[in-house]
Amino acid sequence: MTNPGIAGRRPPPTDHRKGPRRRGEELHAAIRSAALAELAEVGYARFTMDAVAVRAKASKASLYRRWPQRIDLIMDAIYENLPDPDTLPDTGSFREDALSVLRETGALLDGPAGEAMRGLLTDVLTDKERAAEVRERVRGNGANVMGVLVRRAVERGECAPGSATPRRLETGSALLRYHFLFNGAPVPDHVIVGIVDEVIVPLFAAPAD
Amino acid sequence: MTNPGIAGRRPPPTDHRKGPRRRGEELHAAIRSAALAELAEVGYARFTMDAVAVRAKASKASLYRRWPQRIDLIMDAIYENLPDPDTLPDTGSFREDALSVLRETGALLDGPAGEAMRGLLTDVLTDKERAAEVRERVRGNGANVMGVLVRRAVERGECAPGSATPRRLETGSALLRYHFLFNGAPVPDHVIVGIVDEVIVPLFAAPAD
DNA sequence: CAATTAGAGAACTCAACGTACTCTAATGGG
DNA sequence: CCCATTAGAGTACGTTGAGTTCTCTAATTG
Repeated sequence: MTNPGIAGRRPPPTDHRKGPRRRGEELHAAIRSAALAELAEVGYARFTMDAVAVRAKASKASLYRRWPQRIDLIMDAIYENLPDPDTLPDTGSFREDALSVLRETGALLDGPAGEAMRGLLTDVLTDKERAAEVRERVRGNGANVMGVLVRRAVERGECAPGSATPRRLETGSALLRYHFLFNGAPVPDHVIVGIVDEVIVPLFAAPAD
Repeated sequence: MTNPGIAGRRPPPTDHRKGPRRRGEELHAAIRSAALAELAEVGYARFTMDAVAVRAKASKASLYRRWPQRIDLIMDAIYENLPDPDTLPDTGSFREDALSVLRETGALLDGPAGEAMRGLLTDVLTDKERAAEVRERVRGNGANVMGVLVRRAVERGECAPGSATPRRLETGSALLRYHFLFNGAPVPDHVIVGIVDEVIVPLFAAPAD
């Protein structure tokens, strides 16, 4: 009622940003969580910073204070969501280990991480520095994991000694990604079983030359 | 000099679209060629209709008269640029055939077709109808080609009868695409040689179960 | 308490997709 | 040849979303 002469440049008497605000890590986590939910819901191509800000009930400026670009927020949300790469199956059977790993990766690809992979291919991996960061952050890549499984299987006599060549170690992962990228998620279980039984198991039973 | 009272709504006395114009198929081809060049130069993500129009010295409206959306122009340019899928190598050696096919595909991926594949993965293959069109237009896919090579090799006794399972037939193509998409072009020749010698040749020498 | 920081909401600029419009170069038919 | 029609070149426009700037003021700290 008594507001004399403070007209200012824009007199919005209705909006004054009242209300409780989150700060620091609490807000950081809320935004990241909203980003993951948005990615899962609309996919990579249709993911927008505006929508995430609305979902997180945050200001877009708060998003950009933490993440310089759209892709940064997406990748950060995904890194936070990756499973621990140190928990590998050890069933005593090479086939069962390989099946378990590929099924787990297939399930992962059937969520926001799979969507982010599509973005990786167009917006990230074509940039040298970002590609290097991704390779460092995503340590649980297929070839390393398969290397551990094969080493154990060689000791058990299930796989041929010296069968763990670079191209072979990549094969399971490459086939799974191929199916996901070109045919969509979820990768059917009969395909995963086929990859293991028709390709992986016989491939590592054969010596390399 | 004598132009009385025809002021019209916009009197631009300097621009009147003078000059020779192309029509029909000649213009169609010029636009498609410009699209291919632009894709090769700037990649999928940074490809713009404006740039293609400028490169083709055409009007954007002429582009949209023929191709409803950006992705339509990109895909049409790529289809036109695909090699004839009916020309397969037949060297008498399975290894040489496989090497030849993978090297040829690798070279193709090292051009605009590779860039378009990235776009496929984010903007096309997530759409059911467009995905079906792509599958029909790109008939020379890896598994079919490998199937022909393996059938011949089985007859020559180089590959095991019954070794041509679906997952195996996809393997070469999947590994090549994996390397292209995740590590960029060109796929080094030593990788291609490794795919053939470490994976493909032993894999098809082994019976399936 | 006062000063500082940073969060919420709004407004803004720009690029690019896609659309509409004007002027007029080609083409085809009578 | 002339006229009507088509479509091509260039421009302007609306919309969307990335990214930026600004204002107000809720939190935090000393």
